[in-house]
Amino acid sequence: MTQTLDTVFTALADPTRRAILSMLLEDDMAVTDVAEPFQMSLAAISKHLQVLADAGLISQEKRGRVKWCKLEPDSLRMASVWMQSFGQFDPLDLDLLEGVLRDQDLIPPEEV
Amino acid sequence: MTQTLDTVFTALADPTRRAILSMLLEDDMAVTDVAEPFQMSLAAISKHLQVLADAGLISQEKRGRVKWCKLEPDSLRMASVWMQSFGQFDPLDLDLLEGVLRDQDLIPPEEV
DNA sequence: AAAAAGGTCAACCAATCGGTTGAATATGCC
DNA sequence: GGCATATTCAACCGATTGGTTGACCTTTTT
Repeated sequence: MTQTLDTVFTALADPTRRAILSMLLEDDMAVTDVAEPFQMSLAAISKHLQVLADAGLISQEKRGRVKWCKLEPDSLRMASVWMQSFGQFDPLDLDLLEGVLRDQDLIPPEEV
Repeated sequence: MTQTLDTVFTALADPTRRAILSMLLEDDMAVTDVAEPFQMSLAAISKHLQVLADAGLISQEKRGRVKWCKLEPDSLRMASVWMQSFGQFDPLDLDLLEGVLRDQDLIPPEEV
């Protein structure tokens, strides 16, 4: 269990990997497509995906020559629960959540 | 913001640092007392505390020659919210939370 | 004043990390 | 069969990490 918290938090600590997770939030993707928006090599992205898969944050399934990457949001549950054990904080702050989603361009900008 | 998520998740990725946070959940502690249960040097613990402080997870206040360490649970909020953006998962699973707390000896074992 | 206690600093070390490149391995297409 | 596509592997590199030790500074105690 400590080991899994290690791998999950380590995986989440890198901005490239968090960006990949955000991308996968919209749809499953092939490795090459995941790599496309980044400046780094395909091999580097492949390694990041392996770290995410080891942490259980994504799953990868090979169909033909294409390896599909799929978000596994359930794997965040344990880490989320661990964090909540420190929580005199509201587990769901809708305003803050909205801001985060907007920052990630997952929802449209606020009307002015 | 990305930078802060980096520092928070990086800080949480180390088991020693998570253990320190758990200890501070019970009460504020001096650096020496934080170090006591661990096998490593005081200097090593001092570094870990610095990482936690940089992430905003704890605050440190020096009174006399003693530096007191205090948990700052609010700093987990942003990371928690980020994680919830992936959440088709229940943000508060009480049974799971209870198990986690028990594993950390923060609440007594279940009656049998 | 001298000694003890609480912490940090600086230098060092081995291991890990995040990246690169080039070769290798499958798979799909003509 | 032969070429292009999708992905990983292996070796390498510099930077960071997690730890050590010994010296140092500050504060309290005697």
